[in-house]
Amino acid sequence: MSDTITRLLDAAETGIRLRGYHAVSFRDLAEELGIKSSSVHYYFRQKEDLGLAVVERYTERVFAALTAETANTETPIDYLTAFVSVYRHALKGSDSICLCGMLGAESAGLPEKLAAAVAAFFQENIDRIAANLPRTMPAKARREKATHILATLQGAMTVATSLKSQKVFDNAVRDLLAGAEV
Amino acid sequence: MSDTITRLLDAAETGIRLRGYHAVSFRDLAEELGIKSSSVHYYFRQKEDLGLAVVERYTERVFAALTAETANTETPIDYLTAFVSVYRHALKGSDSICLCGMLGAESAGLPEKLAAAVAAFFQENIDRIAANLPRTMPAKARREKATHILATLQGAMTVATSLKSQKVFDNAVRDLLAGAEV
DNA sequence: ACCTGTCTACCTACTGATAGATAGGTTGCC
DNA sequence: GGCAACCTATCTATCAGTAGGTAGACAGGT
Repeated sequence: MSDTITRLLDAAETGIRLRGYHAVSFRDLAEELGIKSSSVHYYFRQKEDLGLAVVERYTERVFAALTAETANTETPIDYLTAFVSVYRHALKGSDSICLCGMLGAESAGLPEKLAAAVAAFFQENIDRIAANLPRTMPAKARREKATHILATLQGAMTVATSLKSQKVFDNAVRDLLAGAEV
Repeated sequence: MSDTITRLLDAAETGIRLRGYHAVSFRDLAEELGIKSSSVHYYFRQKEDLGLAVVERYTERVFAALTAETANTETPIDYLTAFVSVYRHALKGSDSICLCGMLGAESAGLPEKLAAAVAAFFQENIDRIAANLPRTMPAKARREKATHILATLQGAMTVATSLKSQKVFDNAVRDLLAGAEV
């Protein structure tokens, strides 16, 4: 992948995660890279194409990290701890929320395909968590707990960013895991 | 308060909760009300003033509902159940997330005062929840649990909206309350 | 001769914001 | 009572700036 595309995706992802989809413009991205906005259109015909590419790359990266980080876990609680640490690193490394946390909030105002990609990201998260909860739990309870866990992670990133304290995220997650010793 | 101001605040709140601050324009609001955008500026000189007024009214409304709904609760679990039901009604009644859930996500791209008002909303939520957790819990544990609860509510609204299913909210919250029988 | 990546130049639509006019209501004074 | 002064809520017209997007030229490499 060309260097310009990578830098474009990086700049777009950062902008969306910090300020939202509608606050990111081709002109700003181009300026950040030292090119003209028409050159951005050379790589991404429409803004929607850029958004889709950002979500796609992000989704692959997060699920790869999730797979790697949870690979050697044995108990459900180990799995959850590893799962959560991927999100914690995402927050601490970028000082911004999950890309899909932002786009999920904005989803009523996004192109349909983009909103669908974000929904798929959430669903896959829930499915992965549920699949790693104890087999002794009924399927319905697993689904509920998995949804609860994803919701807490996403909400904790938002609240922590607003309150400008990563401790807020840690506090929420500590209690989440304390109660999840299933 | 003049009828036009109320309608303006209503339209702005709906727009922000659905699509975000930057996707709401004076022209769109004016058109919705059947007036000109310059008339919107008559009531709110700057967009920031409108945003601040929307957050202020929302904050008062939510805390009033929270106070009323939790007034006759006796146990912590009753309090939490009542607390959560206020958010559930907000979601079901509007098909959109919490105003501050949206603005909190966008906060890095908002005028400072607006971001501060949103942060204050979150902090007050956490404080109210923590104050109603069992006195037998250490203060630190109460703070953590309160943060966890607010994070779950906010995240559950976002994920439920993205997945277009209010059941997602109910699932997350059911497990939250099941684990919170303190 | 073609392809890649960039540019200049431009378009239309929309953004938040301002100035100044106007019509209608209210107040206060002679 | 009548009139001047003021206030409220809206309008028209306009601004500079920015949005996403397009057409066509051009330089350099294959």
